[in-house]
Amino acid sequence: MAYKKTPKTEAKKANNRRRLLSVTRQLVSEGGFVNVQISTVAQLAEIAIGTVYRYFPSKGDLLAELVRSLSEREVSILREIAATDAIASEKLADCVRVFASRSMKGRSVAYSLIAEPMEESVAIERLVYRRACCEVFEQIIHEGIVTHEFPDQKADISAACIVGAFMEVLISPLSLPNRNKFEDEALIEGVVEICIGIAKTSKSTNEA
Amino acid sequence: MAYKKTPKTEAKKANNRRRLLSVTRQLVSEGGFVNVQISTVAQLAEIAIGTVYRYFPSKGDLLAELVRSLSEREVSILREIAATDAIASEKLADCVRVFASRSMKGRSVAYSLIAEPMEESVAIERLVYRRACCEVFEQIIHEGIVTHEFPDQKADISAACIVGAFMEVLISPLSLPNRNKFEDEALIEGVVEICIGIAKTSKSTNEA
Amino acid sequence: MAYKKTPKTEAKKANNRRRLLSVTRQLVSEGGFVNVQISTVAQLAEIAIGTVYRYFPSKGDLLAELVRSLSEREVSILREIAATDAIASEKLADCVRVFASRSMKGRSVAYSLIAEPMEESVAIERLVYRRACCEVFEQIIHEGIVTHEFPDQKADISAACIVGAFMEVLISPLSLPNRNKFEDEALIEGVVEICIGIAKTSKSTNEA
Amino acid sequence: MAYKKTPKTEAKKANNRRRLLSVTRQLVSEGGFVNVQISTVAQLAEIAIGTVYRYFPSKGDLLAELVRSLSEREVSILREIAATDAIASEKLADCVRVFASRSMKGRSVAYSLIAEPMEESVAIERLVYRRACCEVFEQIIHEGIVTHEFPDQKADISAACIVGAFMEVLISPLSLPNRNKFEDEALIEGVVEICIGIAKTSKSTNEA
DNA sequence: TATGAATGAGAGTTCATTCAT
DNA sequence: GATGAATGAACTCTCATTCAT
Repeated sequence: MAYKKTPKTEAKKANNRRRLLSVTRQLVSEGGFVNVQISTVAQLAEIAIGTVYRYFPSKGDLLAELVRSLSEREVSILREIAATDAIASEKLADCVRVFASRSMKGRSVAYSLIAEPMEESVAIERLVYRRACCEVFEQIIHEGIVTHEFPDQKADISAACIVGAFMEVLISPLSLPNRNKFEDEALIEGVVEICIGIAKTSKSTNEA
Repeated sequence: MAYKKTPKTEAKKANNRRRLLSVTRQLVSEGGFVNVQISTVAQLAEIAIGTVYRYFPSKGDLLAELVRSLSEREVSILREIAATDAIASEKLADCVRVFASRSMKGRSVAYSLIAEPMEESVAIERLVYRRACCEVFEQIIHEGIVTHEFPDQKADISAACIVGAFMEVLISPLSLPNRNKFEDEALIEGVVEICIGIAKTSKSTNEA
Repeated sequence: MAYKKTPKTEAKKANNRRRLLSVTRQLVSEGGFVNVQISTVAQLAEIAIGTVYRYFPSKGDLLAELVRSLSEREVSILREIAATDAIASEKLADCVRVFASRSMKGRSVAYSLIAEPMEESVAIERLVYRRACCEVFEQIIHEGIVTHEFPDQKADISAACIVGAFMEVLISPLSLPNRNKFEDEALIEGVVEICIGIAKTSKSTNEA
Repeated sequence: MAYKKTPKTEAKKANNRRRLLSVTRQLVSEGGFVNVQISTVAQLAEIAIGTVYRYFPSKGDLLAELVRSLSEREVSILREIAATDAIASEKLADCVRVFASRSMKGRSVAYSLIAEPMEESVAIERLVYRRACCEVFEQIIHEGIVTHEFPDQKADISAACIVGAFMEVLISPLSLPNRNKFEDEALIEGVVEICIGIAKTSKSTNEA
């Protein structure tokens, strides 16, 4: 009657699980979800292939669990900020600030989560696409600045935010449930308002 | 010098090329880039497998070309609007409106381009993540509305726009070239301003 | 000499062994021998995987032992009947009756033993095959009934028995040891006689 | 415009198909359906693994097609005999004779079809089982011969036929559709009659 | 002696790419 | 130039067996 459960065994199991997720995260960040192969995961985690399946019943489960665990951490940080006593606009600013700087400093893998890396040539074209969209808006904003319709501002950042704002709404759960034409139009008009607001109220960062 | 390049031949070739891209687009919109197999493309385009390689040296090239051609069309529509005589804010509104409604009505494949369909469980977790992020901001906005810090507004739409705005900036080419810490911070502060602006200036759609 | 073989220990061991065989039988009857996995057996028997190997040195041994124990029970029932004082034809009838009804009522696993469940498509084709064979014989018997060569009878049952009879002889141990051509022919002629006998002497069950 | 379809190409394809089925049959006859692995099939047929899937969409389809093609040949031979002008009992005898001798001479793989070879130890036990069953019946028949209840006969063959007859009816499609208790009993009694008939009317082959 | 986590060979299947026709 | 059959590396997943505890 051996095989105690609590002491070293459980620790090893937890450690294995952690290593598997960690290694998977690494692979995702290098080449996207397509870059994850069970055999590679096993090798990097120094675990047999079959063992991977003791922890995650399928590749899909492994990936889903990864996304879940990563996003939970990020979201919990946002929630903590939201729970403070600060005034709303301060909280909002903090949330954006923390989220963005964590991503940029690579302390989170949020980047992989929101921007699935893919086959390189496709990824490049996708960036070209977004860049082109941004440029159109940037130009419009520049025009508006000249005509004093919009205040002076970092047009590139404003443009990117505009593109991001409306694209998000397109993907967002908001747009998923089956809606009717009327709701669609209301949604679009809401986004239009916000995008114009972005252009109209952005200050030059220098002034800030 | 055999003069084989008859107009007829050229027309046929152009037609084949168009069909290949069209069929590929269909497959992408059904199941993402992973859903594209050369054999299926060939079959649907009624072209031999080997012939596909006369038009595109590899699968990657086919996909890249697809993204390029699709995005060119979308961007050219935006450019046309940008080239009109309207004032900047009208142009901006039109751009957003056209882009969004084209996506929603499925007249463009922009959706596939920005939101690569993927393994279901992962996709679900990703949506959960974005939704959770949106909810945090939604709650903050609600708070701000109560304290009259922010005007009354559709908090869900504002929240989605905020999330979209800053996430876009993270993925955007703006943030990709190797920048220094100083620029990063400036960028983040710019986005923070804009996000607060969204919350502070959004009107209730009803009022609009 | 440690005296570990207490009655209690022995009883537990016997009980484990019984449970293992019982669980295995269940699995075989559900999906054939292919459906038996050591891990499942262990789980269902509430015994550790490794422990299974204390009782049966390999999976093959477990299965072999199962077949042995099951068939021993069935055969012993037949032997009991054979040992009674009844006249031969009564014993024979009882044997058939008991065997068949036990199988049909699922009280024995004889069915699994004689008809290994397998991949569905193959199993279907096999049944189609046997059915086609039976139909040929059924038709011949019908012809014979019309010409008064054979008595009126349930031609479908007779046909199935004929097919079963000669197929059995083909598989049967009778035909396994290396025999010569002469013996083969004698064997076949013996079966032919019996099959004709079946057709010639079967009564309509109604008359029985 | 090349790649003519009719001449050599089609011949090669047909040949590949034939080779695949032939090789599979070989493997089945050596170790049963379990013994068939696509990689082995491909290797023996001197064809790439992937090519196998051009001919058969899955392993199951390959096996099913094998059973189908083999059984069609056997059944068609039976049907030819059934279509002759001979009297019913002659046809019946011919059918049995041909079927049995083809099997025994290995000219057909009927053997593999009706007796799925399996893991050796299990197969052995199965044979032991059938042999034990046969022996019980053999003994009963001997008794009957002594008491002049049954005529003198090759008791071993009769016993095998009896076992085969009733086992067949158990597996046979006759017994598959959901029947009620009443029909079950009628079926069993029909088989009982036939089995007794076998014992009562079999002659010694010597006399034949 | 019992335990069950770990192992890893091996199975079925897919698909981008090649090349004889 | 066009064709599509052939290729085979690569992938996910299974499971009998082992062995440290």
